[in-house]
Amino acid sequence: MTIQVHDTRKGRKVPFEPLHDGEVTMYLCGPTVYNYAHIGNARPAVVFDLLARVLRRSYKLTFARNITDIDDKINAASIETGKPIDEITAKYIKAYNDDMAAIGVQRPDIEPRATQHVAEMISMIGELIDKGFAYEAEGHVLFDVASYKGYGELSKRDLREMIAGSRVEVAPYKRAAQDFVLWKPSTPELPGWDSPWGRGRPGWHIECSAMAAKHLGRTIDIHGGGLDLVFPHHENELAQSCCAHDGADFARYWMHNGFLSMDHEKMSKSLGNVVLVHELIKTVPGEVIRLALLSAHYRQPLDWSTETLKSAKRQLDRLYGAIRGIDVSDEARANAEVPEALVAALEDDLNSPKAMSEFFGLAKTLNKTTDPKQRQQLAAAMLAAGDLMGFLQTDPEAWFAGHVEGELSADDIEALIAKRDAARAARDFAAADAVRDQLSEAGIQIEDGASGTTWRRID
RNA sequence: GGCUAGGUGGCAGAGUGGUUAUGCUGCGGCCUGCAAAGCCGUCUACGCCGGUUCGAUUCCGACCCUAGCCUCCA
Repeated sequence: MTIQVHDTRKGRKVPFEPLHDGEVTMYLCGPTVYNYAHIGNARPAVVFDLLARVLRRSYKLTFARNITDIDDKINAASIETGKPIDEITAKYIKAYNDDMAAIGVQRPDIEPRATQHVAEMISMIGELIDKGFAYEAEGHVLFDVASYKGYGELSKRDLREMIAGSRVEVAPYKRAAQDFVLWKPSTPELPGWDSPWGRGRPGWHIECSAMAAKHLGRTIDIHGGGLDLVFPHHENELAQSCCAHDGADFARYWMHNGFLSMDHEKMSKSLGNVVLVHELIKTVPGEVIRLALLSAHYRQPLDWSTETLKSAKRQLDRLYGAIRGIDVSDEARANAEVPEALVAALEDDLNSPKAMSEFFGLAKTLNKTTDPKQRQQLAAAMLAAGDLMGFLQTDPEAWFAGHVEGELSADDIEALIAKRDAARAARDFAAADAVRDQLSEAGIQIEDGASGTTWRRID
């Protein structure tokens, strides 16, 4: 089945065909490394990670996710903390990668950093000036929006209306209000690079254009990011790249994930409702966070609440519960086929909720099946599905043992279960129930199965 | 004001011109010493008003409401 993707530029779902047979290039706008990533930042990382996993089934994928390490917010953080910029960016790059790994995000093939591509940016800006799409003014280089006919195509904006509705103060050196900065002067205290226009630093948008061109070529297949990047960031990238590359299409498909809200409110520092992945993973399993982020279709808004996490945890409990106690070899797992319906759901514009419904269908079938061989096959299929989607990566026993240690250790729990078993064997149910109550109070729920008693930590 | 998405059962959340989404929760049952897990059943879902149609939650139009973008932002 052909993969379908929703293209922001066309405004609808279209069949996906890469530029080159069998190969796909994808570029995702990654983090600005001045702070820990919050849960909203994690959404595109998880969504496009899943897309990358799906694409790799059918194509040789080259996936780049940039790191923005030149930015006013980084400069501000440096001044505020008195720490050198390199130290700040190094710290948050590592934290980002660790945090994303904890929620099952695989490393992209390339993680280009802005600071390492200033030469490419300068060169691209020079080309834009030479070709008449950009102009220099008071140490700035600005993109001349009027020179590019297609401007506004991606974000479906009319230039004239934008001028009329502009609420931004127009810098005096700009020819037009919506002209945007490619290069700007830097003060001696701030980072700067020598350029034909004096010592300065690049504007925000040019880095993605330069890095995408360098690592993926002039025309990339998929460009992704959060919905809020459509304008102005992606619109500007598109304009720059297209003009610098003599009209070559910049990205064949534009994909944008929807926003995340917190208890129906916008997440913002002033409201104090910013949830950092770095903090969350201390108490919540990464897979729970991942599933919560994939519980709604990627283009839909997603409301984040304790209920969202609770629901994701229960869903994973169900999946882990189905495969618990079934012995599946690594080989069987690797060779198992992911059910077609599940793959089809993901290939249909990454319909993760539909894919999960297929996942639960597998679990239900497995739970109903008694034949051991069939159970093994179904469990292998579930694990293969989990490997594709980034779930079931933990041993079920470890999963049910809990993410954080409780008051009782596993050995304590096993000892109490043995004690209860002895009481049950003696038909002393009052004593057995007393043990169970004791475990229950410690947050441990027990389950008497055909092959003995198992337990799980309840939160 | 402009642009772009949405409004689905108790909650979350897919989807479809006529047939069970799925998960959680509630209720009834099976299983169990009792539970839990699991299984079976179950709770008159598609914002409002028109139109097209044999038939619309699904297509079209109006209206109401919500969110995002238009300024740094995933």
